[in-house]
Amino acid sequence: MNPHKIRLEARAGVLKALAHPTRLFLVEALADTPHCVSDLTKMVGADTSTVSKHLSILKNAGLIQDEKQGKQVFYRLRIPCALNFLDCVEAVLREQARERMAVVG
Amino acid sequence: MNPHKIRLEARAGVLKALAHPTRLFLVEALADTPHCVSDLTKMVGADTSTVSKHLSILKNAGLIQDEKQGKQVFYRLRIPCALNFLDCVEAVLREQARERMAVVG
DNA sequence: TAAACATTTGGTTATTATGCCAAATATGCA
DNA sequence: TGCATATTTGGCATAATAACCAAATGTTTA
Repeated sequence: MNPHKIRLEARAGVLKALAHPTRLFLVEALADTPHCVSDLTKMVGADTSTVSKHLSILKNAGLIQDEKQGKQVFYRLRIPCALNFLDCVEAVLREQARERMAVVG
Repeated sequence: MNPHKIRLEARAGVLKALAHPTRLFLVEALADTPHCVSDLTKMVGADTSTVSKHLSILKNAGLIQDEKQGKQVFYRLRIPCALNFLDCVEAVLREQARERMAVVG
């Protein structure tokens, strides 16, 4: 397959991993401190299996990493720049707001 | 609805708009110069309607903007930081590679 | 070993995304 | 006006996601 296309798909894969409200929440939560799955589950307020799967997606994308401690699995953020990242997303949101203003007048 | 949740969904929406290989390609192509839809269609190699819809998604996300010039519509990148953004994605991909190395040993 | 706790995996279902074709909507020009 | 070009929109088939429940796996302790 086209190597350029492979690269695009790899990049898109990383972004896809981030492109979910719960997963963004998890990334932000893990930016401060590592947390175990049950803690994160309480914070998120969804089924444990759901949270576990979201964590798995982030992990496979290379964004977070896990470490087993006894019965628990602690996850931590692996890519600090994923946060700057979100600053840019904020800039986009401001543009969206600007756009809406323009439409209204 | 929870305002925090709304914020997360807005952010996720922007990332979702970027999380597609064709749309990433379009963003990169538009980073250099504005292009019209038919040019982009040639570059992408998909149906015009498909490309048009991808552009529409990027536009709704606030990432690009359009300007009509005669029969053509020119799109341009609206958020320069969307590119830095991709630098971070590259960092993630390097982590993925590191991970694979670790697995192999 | 059995029980209790923590996490992951499998399965099902509902929703959403994607890509193409065909048709509709501009726009410019003969 | 009628035609060609450029783009968008609607519709449809297919594929990918997401959430929950139930069951399986792994770990500690009685």
